Amino acid sequence: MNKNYESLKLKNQLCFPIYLCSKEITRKYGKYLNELDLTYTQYIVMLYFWENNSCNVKTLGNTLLLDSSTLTPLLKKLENKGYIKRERNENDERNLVLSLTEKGNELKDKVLDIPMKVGKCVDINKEEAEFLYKIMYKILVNVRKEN
Amino acid sequence: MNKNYESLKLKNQLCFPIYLCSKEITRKYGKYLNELDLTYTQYIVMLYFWENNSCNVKTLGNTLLLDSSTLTPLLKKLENKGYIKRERNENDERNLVLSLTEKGNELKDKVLDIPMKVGKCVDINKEEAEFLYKIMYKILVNVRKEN
DNA sequence: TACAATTAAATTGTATACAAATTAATCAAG
DNA sequence: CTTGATTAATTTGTATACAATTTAATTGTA
Repeated sequence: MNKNYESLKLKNQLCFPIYLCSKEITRKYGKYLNELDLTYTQYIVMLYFWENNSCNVKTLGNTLLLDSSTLTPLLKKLENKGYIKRERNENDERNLVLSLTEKGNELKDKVLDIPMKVGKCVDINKEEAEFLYKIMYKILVNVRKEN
Repeated sequence: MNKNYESLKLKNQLCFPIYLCSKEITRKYGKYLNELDLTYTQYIVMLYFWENNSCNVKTLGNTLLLDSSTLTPLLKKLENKGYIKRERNENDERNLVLSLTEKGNELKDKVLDIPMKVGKCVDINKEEAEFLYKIMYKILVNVRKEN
């Protein structure tokens, strides 16, 4: 009647190293971003704006998988720092039109070397990175399926 | 004088899918753990106690890479739920002796099928899982190096 | 055209996370 | 033996995260 608790051992939890890695990489980014008064999540949001000039909260949230309750205060902070504008859509006042400011656009140059710096810390080779990228997106798709 | 902003595109950020994966897997765990009134982090802490009968806050934090300021309130919650005991070490009152209760030990049986359920959602094969595990720990070691 | 249903943000409540400062206990050099 | 340094945990402050609820605007339909 002995149960097998092997599946509960920390070393057998795939989720655990992913959780640790995410935290540690985020922390590493945080150290570089700190002097720019940016957090990791704020940085990710800025990455979005540097690729897409404008969006609403819902679209942004769908891309970054973040809830409006997380984004609303974060976007207000980015607005306070002068990096983005928050305006109501005139045609549909439910929507916020989020857009990059000139200052926000200039910030791009200041973070330009950070991905490389963090990449050096992570220090994996091209094949590893490609595999990791693929498998991560596979997991993402699978986990987000309804079941 | 055109700068190359390729490195700032979201699709070129390896950190981003790791960050997403971690969040989504945590969320999936949360759904299963919810009915046991456990959060993902509380679950990870309980995994530790099911393998190690007793520890102090520092040792636990070193293993889970969590700060004492995160653990202190979390451990109080687990104590309130009756899963662990928090007592001062008599020999050195700076240390907390954290230990599993009978109720905490019984909880083990209730979570036994959850890793399998989440594993089914994640849905990757053995080779992928093994590679992923290895690369994650490699990154962890690298990122945590001083530099 | 009223009005129920839907939609987008914002709000509320709870739980991490982590840096920095604080507190209390122990250690160690003189 | 004393006191400055060290150590372990706690507290404080700020910033996510997300579920659930609320608010306000728009849409669809009888």
